[in-house]
Amino acid sequence: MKLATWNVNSIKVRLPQLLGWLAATQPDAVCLQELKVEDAEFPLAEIEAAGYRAAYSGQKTYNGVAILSRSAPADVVAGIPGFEDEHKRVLAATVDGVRVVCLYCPNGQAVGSEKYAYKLRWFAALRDYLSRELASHSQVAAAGDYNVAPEDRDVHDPKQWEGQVHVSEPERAAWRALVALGLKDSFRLFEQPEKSFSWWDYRMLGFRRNAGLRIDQILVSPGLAERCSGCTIDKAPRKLERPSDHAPVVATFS
DNA sequence: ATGGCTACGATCCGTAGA
Repeated sequence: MKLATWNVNSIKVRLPQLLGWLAATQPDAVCLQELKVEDAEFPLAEIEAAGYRAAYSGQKTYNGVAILSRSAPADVVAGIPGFEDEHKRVLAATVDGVRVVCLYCPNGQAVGSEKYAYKLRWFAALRDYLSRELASHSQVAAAGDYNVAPEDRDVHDPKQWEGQVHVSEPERAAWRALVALGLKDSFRLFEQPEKSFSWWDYRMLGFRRNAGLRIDQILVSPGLAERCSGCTIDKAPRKLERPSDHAPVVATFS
């Protein structure tokens, strides 16, 4: 099984790239973030024509998440049950026996801001939710844009980023609280090139300078980690004209 | 020099992202 996550930054703009990437990569399931469309505008016909089913939870302008899959998604749940949130950031579905949780974690804007406080509250609710999912499913993949670079090696310039949003200690502690549940960062189960990132700023020639962050991750339960045979970042779509600022992350399972 | 891009929904600038 091949599972991917990709923050497409507008599915409307990125649809041709998404369809080309699906055909080239042939994933069994894909978590998408930042759709930026209401459900009525979701390009379901094009996705289905490409051979995928889709579950989605969208909104106008901001956020929005989807799970595409070759086989039918079951037990679809949108949002974090019990956590009131207007933002469409979370979608879960069971695909081929794997509980797939698609995540678009809050950005946080700036340390100390209202959005930062929301980000930390949101992560606490996510931890409780994933704890429940792990209790009821042995095969869990929580894949998405976490908006946290967990370690300094996930940051192109740790000095420049020190203390900033995405790397601040409370955010990293919130991320590690997920790992403390037993989840594993699939990317770090394997030898990886140095300076591997999944997001690069559109400005300042970020991609060309490899000035990026590794903020997109696929966290897996112990049972799924045993089956994990690889995890890579696919930089090819980031090189196209009019790319998303994020690259897809792809994990494979036996 | 602290911005520099992109998407969106509103107009010809503001909000948000990371």
